[in-house]
This record gives sequence, C-alpha cells and structure tokens, in this order.
Amino acid sequence: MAYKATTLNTISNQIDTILPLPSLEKELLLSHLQRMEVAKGKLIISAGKIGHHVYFIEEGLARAFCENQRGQTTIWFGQEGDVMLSYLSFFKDKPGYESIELLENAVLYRISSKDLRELYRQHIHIANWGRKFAEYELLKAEQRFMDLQFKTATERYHDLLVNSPAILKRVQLGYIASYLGITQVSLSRIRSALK
Amino acid sequence: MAYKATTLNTISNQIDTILPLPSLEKELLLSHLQRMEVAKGKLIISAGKIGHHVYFIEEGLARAFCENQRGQTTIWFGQEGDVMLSYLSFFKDKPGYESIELLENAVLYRISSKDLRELYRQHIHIANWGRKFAEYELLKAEQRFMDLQFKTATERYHDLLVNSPAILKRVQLGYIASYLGITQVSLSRIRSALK
DNA sequence: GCCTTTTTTTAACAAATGATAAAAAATTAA
DNA sequence: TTAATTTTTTATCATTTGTTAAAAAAAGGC
Repeated sequence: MAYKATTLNTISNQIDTILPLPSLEKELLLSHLQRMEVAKGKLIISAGKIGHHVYFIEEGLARAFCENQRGQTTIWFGQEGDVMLSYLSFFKDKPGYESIELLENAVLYRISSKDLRELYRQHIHIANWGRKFAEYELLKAEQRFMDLQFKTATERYHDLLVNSPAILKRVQLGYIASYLGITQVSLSRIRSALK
Repeated sequence: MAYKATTLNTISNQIDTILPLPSLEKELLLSHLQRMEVAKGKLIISAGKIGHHVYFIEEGLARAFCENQRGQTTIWFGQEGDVMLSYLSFFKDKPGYESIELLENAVLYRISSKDLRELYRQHIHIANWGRKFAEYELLKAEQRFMDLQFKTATERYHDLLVNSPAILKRVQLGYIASYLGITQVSLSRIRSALK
C-alpha cells in the first residue's frame, strides 16, 4: 500500500519548500493548478516537442530520457516533491531534448507555462518564487555536472546508494546504469566488485 | 591592441541582454555596480570561501577551476559579456566548489550579493531579471551536462572550435583539455588525428 | 640574437569502459 | 506451478583514455 499522504508532501508544501509565499499569492498560484491522476507508462513530455506545462509530483515516480545511438539514456528521476518540466520549453518556448514518462501510477498537479509566466509578470512574490526555483534547479544541475566531471562511475553509484536509496529500490538497473553514464554491463561489474 | 569598446559590450547592454529593464530599475541596478580594473592573475573567487559579489566582465578573460587529485581542472571560461559568480555562494551563502582567476587584465563591474538580493526583494522587474539570469545559466548548465553525457571528447573539442574559437585562441591547451574533461595528452592525440 | 622556461607533442604501457554474446536469475502471465 | 519474458550477471575481446617520461616546439626574458 502506498503511504498515507500527510501535509508533508502536499502540493501546498511543495510550493513552500521552494520559497514560502504569502497566503494571497499562494492561493492564486494554487488556483491555477490542475490535479491529474495519471497511469504508469504515460508520456508526460515528448522530446522534440514544446511542453506547455510544468508538473508537480505529489505521488509517483518518473524518468526523463533521451534517444540516442545506443537507445535510450535516462538523465533524471523524479519522485514525490519534484518538479517535472523541460527547461528549454518553459524558459524559451523551444522543443526540449528529453521525454518524460511515468514509471508508476501518479498524482500530478500542473500549471500552463502561459499562466505561470503571467503570474511572474504580475506578482513580485511569485517572481521571486520562480527565481528561487530556477536557482535551486541550477544548483542541482551544477552538482550533477561536477559529479560527472570529477567522480568515477563507482563513486556515483555509491552516492546513489547513500543519497537516493528509494530510487534504487523503485527502478530497474538498466535505467540506473544509463543515468550514471555507463552501460548496464559496467554497472553490474561495479556492483559485483562491492560485494 | 584590444578592440575599441562599443555600445555592444557595455555593462548596460549586458544587463539588457538578460532581460531589458525599465529605465528606473536599470539606473537603480547600475548605481549599485562598482567598476574595477583588475590585473591578470588576480583570484576573484576562492574555492571553499563564500563569494560576496557578482561580477560582470566588460573586458578580459577568466577561468573557474577546481583543485583535485590531478591538480587543477578548469570548469568554465568567461569573457566579455559573461557573469562571474559562485552559484553556491550567491544562491545559498555557502562556500563554492571553484576558484576564479583572471587570465588577462580585465575591466569588471561588481555588485554585492546583499545589495542584489535587496533589489530582488523590492523591485519586480529586477526580480524577473534575476529569474531570467538563473534560467539562462540553467540552460547553459544543462547544455554542458548533455555534452558531457552524450558527446565524445573529440566532438566536444570540435564544438569548441566552431562555437568558441576566441577561447581557443586566448587560452593554453592544458586548460582546454581539463575543460573538456580529458588529459592534455589525450587532447593532443585528438588534435593530431584531425590533421 | 641567445638562453631559459613553459607549452605541446609523441611514445609505450596500464587501466577502465564498451560491445557482444551467452548464462543465470527474477518476474510476469497463463 | 509452469512456461515465457524480462532483467541481471558473467565472460571475452576491442577501444578509449590515463600515466609517465622524453622530445620537440613555442614563448618570454635578458
């Protein structure tokens, strides 16, 4: 059974985690969100197409992946509390690199890019909330880049074990391997060396 | 001789490139900027320390680098029009991963983190300017990550040749190699294979 | 110019990862 | 449960990149 939803992972708390909003702006932002229950396997965002919404994950698991010569490479996992979007689509109205699919049945909230941009334009608290959102995503991207540049695949796997055990439990190893930037065979070698 | 400064690379135009500001907010932001002439070799930001300013490069060239087992690895080059900062320091008041040093004599403009945050808090246009800044930096970081994940060192070198020939002319190959995530010996092999 | 120092290239060998194929284990469906 | 399918591991060999050392080329100082 899925764990009982508490106030800790409600959409309202997700918003406050980025930057607490005054009640007026909070209600305004919430009023533009649309709740969706989506089945496992559904493609939320398609590579090469412009995504017109930003999604908040209240429950469920998703992955972003790119198609390339060797098939699909997973570049991101998202779970409860994460925000799901194509940066290129939302920031520049351009087609994104990646597709995003649900790996489990999910409860999502979405807002259209158009609505969110209008809220940014009119309300300074929401503009600063959007700035904080971009800044935190940038810190995550920087961390990700540094890991890829400076750590070995073995270290990155170990980091996942320590920092994101939930992902490892919920996802098959082929996806993990491509997320780490190595082949599944290589990941299998790393795992057997750890025993 | 350095090229003559035109309106194209003034600090004022750098700001508008991120997001054009109304004249009131533009003047306000400019009034907080301090002009500096800095000599080649100067360390602007130090790894492990909190950087308290954000810098705009009007003239000159800089690199960010990290110390690690193999010495220094260059992770970024900045030239005319680029903004220079530690993300961790400015966004979270934490010590950053990287040091930034000037590779040429430079003309910089700087603003304190404190002042810029206060402008974000009070002026919606500046808040949205700051949001756009973070969004564009995030797109650059995403591009960088994708390149490292999906392209070979040879392809990354070729991209530099095509997209940033100025950097290649101004910087020694050892820095370029570490920026590409390979050794200088490897870069030399790549270069000789292209002939 | 010439000498010193720094940068770049080349060579030889080691280590890590990729590609492919096949075996083993786990999962799913009837 | 059994059979089919999917996932994971193991093995072999090729390729790429790293390490170290030395030679060649370029840059800087006197």
